[in-house]
Amino acid sequence: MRAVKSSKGQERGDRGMTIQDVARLAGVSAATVSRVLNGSGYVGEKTRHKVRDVIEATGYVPNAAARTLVTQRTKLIGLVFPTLENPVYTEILKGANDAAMDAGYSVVLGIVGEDEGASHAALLRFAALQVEGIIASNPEYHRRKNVEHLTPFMQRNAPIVHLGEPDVEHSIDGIEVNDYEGGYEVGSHLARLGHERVIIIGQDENIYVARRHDGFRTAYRDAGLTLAALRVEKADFTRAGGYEAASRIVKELPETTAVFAMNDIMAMGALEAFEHAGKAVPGDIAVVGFDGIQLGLLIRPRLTTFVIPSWEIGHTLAALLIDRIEGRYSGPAKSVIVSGRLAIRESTLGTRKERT
Amino acid sequence: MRAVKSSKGQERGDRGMTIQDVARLAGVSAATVSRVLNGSGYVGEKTRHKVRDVIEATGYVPNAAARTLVTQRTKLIGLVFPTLENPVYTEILKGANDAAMDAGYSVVLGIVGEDEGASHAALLRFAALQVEGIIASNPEYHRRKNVEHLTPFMQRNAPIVHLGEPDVEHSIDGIEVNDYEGGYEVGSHLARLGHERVIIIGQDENIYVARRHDGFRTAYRDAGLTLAALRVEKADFTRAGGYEAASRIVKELPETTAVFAMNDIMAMGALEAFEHAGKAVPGDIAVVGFDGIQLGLLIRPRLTTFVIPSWEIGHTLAALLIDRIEGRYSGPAKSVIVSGRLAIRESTLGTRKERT
DNA sequence: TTGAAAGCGTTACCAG
DNA sequence: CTGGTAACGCTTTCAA
Repeated sequence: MRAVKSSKGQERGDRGMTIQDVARLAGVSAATVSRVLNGSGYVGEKTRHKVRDVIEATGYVPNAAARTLVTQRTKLIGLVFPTLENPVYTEILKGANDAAMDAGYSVVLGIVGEDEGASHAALLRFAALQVEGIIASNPEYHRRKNVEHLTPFMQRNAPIVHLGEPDVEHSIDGIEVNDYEGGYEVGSHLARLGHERVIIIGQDENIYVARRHDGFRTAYRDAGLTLAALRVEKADFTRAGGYEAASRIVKELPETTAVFAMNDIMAMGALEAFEHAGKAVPGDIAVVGFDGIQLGLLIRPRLTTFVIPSWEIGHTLAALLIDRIEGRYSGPAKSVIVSGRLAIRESTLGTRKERT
Repeated sequence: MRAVKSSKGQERGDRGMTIQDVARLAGVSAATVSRVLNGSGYVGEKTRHKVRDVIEATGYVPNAAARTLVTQRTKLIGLVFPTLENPVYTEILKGANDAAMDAGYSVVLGIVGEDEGASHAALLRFAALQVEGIIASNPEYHRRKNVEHLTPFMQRNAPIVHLGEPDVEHSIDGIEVNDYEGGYEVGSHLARLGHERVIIIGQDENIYVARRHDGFRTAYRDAGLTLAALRVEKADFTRAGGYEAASRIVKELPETTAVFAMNDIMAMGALEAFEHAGKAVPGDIAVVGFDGIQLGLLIRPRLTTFVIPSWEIGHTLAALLIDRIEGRYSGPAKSVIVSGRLAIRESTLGTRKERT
């Protein structure tokens, strides 16, 4: 009934070859070809070989769209990140991509900036593409806004994992670094060094910033040291943000002896600002970062920072997601907390060998 | 005939809602819904509104797989990169993604390392997904191997653009930096400084390395200076590769006064090696990089480097591809050559203010 | 201006 | 062990 034989054979316009073509060439039915393709059902040795040969010879590749339509599967994962400016995101992305590819999934990119519209558009697109799950890391999320955007689009209620806290209500698994621990480690280090006036560069509203803040204070308490001053200097989570915050500190709070930036790139910005201001690090002021990007080892002084396992985080993110997609887990929202470790380097210790 | 009404209404198991559901809810036919969805054909004012309302209310999102099956379009672009380790790739990726998203396309990731198998798998996957085009940057390609892998998979002969040289035979557009110019600029800079023993860190077989080499030599000739020595020290294009090469140089060719690394991360590695060996940069030896990643401004000494417009390169890559996809261009392989500019910084000039 | 129906390439069920 | 056929959700003639 279908004019399937109308074409001469291998070629149908500029469309690729179909399972029908393969079937015809192998002298079997499409159903059979499908079986050898998917290794499902019984297929005779000889038939299987014949089909395999034709596939090999023609370079036939099954059409994912058609397959999706019937199986409802795409093996696609959507990734929503605000930016790749911060290398830590690149590392996480890499981890996620590695895990995904190993499991036969592909990652579709959604780098959306801080723009609500772009994020919305990406999510819509993902929904249309029938991605089977979403990896999200949206700063907005922390402000409790974007979950609402996230869920409605997942019509086949595709699972979501979040780089950050889990969301029990919506069964969104979360994986995050142990922020309290991080703050604590940094705190005891700085306490040990006797710093009494320190400033956190970041944003207090962030739940994880708050937790680091917490750990930090506790470390001081445990160390029996009192902080003459501890405040949060608000800044964008970018290098420029760190630079500006540090500049303000130089001007307005010159008695500060240490700053704790909430990520490494802000710390780098701060380092620059101090350099420009003629402040020696760590001589005049100590600097600590968070994340442990490679970069911290290349600059001088090397950056003391709380190193998080970024690749593993990305890998876990994808692994958790795929566990849900493939039904290996379907319980309540999981919360994975990974540990980091403090890397003590010159920006707080300062052999200052290069300075004399 | 189809038991489409069997479900109660909005919900059909965990499948999303379909165009049929919308049609039924709006009291029109699927065809009409399709028309308002795509703005094709005539639709009455009232009808259009009714349909729009239902779509809005239900949050219906059309199924891309089904649409693809009939339109043969996916608005998907496959991206094959060897790594994201080098920040320059991240910047290019960002440029490509931005251009793609603006044009309504999504990028599917294929970070494949140096592994032939992974690359092959990614390409197969892309073919299955019916990506409409491919952005490739495969080192293998330079060795004239992978084009063969690339083309057969593109059954609908999806266009390919290459980060590197074009391929006239296969109509693969190429965009690359003006390597000759880069080499020349670096050459004249180093010549002006009077360096007569310099080593290129990289690989001579690379066509672009060869071109930089060329430009470099010419610059010296034009400057009327003779090089007492110029050779290429083989190295992996990684930080470790740069480190090792530089270490070898320190040991075996201590009279060298300048090195020209073929990318910034190798230059960083070299910087580290020299630091460990107690060689002052630029006092004992000058270092020049290539790419102009941000990082070069954060380290001390700041890295002199040939800055390429990475974001723009990525953007152009995607733009060229989309031009072909949408039929705005279908001529022979284009070759886009972009210029860079030499950023002269402390690793060659050396105020050396931090050293005394 | 709208609807009916065919068809896109695949899988899955049911006979045989 | 194999083939026929319906169905997946959508777009696109073709009629009305």
